[in-house]
Amino acid sequence: MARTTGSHAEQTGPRIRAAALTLFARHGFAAVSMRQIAAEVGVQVGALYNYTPDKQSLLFELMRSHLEGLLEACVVPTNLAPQDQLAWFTRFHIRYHHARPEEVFIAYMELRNLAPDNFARIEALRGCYEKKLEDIIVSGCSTGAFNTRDTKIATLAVIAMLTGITTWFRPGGRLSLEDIQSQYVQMVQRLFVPDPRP
Amino acid sequence: MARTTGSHAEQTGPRIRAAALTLFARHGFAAVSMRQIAAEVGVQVGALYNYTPDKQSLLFELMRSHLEGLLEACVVPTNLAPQDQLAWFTRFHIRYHHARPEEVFIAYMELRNLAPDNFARIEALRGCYEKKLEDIIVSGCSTGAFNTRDTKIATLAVIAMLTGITTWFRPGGRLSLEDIQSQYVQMVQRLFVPDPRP
DNA sequence: CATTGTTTTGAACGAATGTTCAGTTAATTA
DNA sequence: TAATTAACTGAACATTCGTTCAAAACAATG
Repeated sequence: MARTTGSHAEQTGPRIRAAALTLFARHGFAAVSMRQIAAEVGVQVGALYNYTPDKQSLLFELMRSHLEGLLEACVVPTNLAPQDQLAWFTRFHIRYHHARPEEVFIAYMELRNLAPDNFARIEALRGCYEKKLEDIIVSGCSTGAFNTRDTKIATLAVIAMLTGITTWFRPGGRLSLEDIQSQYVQMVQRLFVPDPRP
Repeated sequence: MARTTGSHAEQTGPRIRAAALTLFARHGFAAVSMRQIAAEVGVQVGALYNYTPDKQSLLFELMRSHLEGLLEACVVPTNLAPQDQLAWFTRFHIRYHHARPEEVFIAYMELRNLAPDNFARIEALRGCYEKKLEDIIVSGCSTGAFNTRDTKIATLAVIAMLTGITTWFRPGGRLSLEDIQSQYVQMVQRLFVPDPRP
């Protein structure tokens, strides 16, 4: 036997990436074999190599497309005041990441398994995303709406805080996604409120 | 050849754990072979099995000892006011984790590779640590010193924010460890300051 | 229906994996 | 010094790994 009924490249390609996404997220890149991915798709190992030059590229492509989608979707409304831009970013981040738990997990956990060139490209994309938040913070500081000692650290603190949500949030839990968004908006905004002068 | 000059169990055991720690942190559990660990120690593969029943136990032991050390060291001074307890915890967390980057990295990245029983034990230990912080937050809320919508979420937000430091902080950088501690103390405390009523 | 081009199979490659163990050597004890 | 114990070697085990490729089977075209 060889080519099976109803085989199409347009279907197999995405299905391979979907299977890799799920398996990498669940077990980790290094712990997943090409044969497991093929089995998930319902295909033999060799067929995978019509769609990716190697395993490493499969991982890189998943990360790249996730981060480029993130950057494309994250268009900060510059007409808003800094406080509202910050609230918008917070809500955007939580919603976007919550809808893609597997992509997020991989993008933050499998950096080690990228070849140096690929690593640099992914880091650059992540840097672009962080810059969008930092720009909001910087502009808030320049108008006096925000107060913080170091905008770079504040940026990283906010990102870490928001990204941490994906490690514990499960749908159907105690709190709705809206509850979480509004509480995080409050917490993030508080980070930049000047201390009261007694 | 067999037993080499100067071979002692008291030395080899710790050296194996140290090598595993470094290699797991650098390349990930699944990507490191027992032969690599043995080579790092300067020993043959078989010798490792005098010190660990298998590779999985090696990982578990690293995580367990890290978290138990963390719990043992984290004794919150209950005589302080909640604000000061929170500041103490923030400084403690940053300092303790900064001194052990490899342990921290493994404890947060390799949970997937734990067998179910081991995973449950590690999660329980981590829960104990988070509880120490939550107790501070709860006590602050009960005295009115703190304000927050949900203590559980606030706890996880603070932990995520603090733990995120290890992903970017490198010694010799722009900021000293003391700078970082004091800025994070400020940010964490701000998280619990009630919003101004106009 | 015959031909062409695409997609998949199935088997194979060498290398690497975790683990076991009989045998060998160094250190310790008597 | 001789006997015993502890530590390690070196080789082997059966699997599994990522990757390659000729051959086979299907879909599309004329």
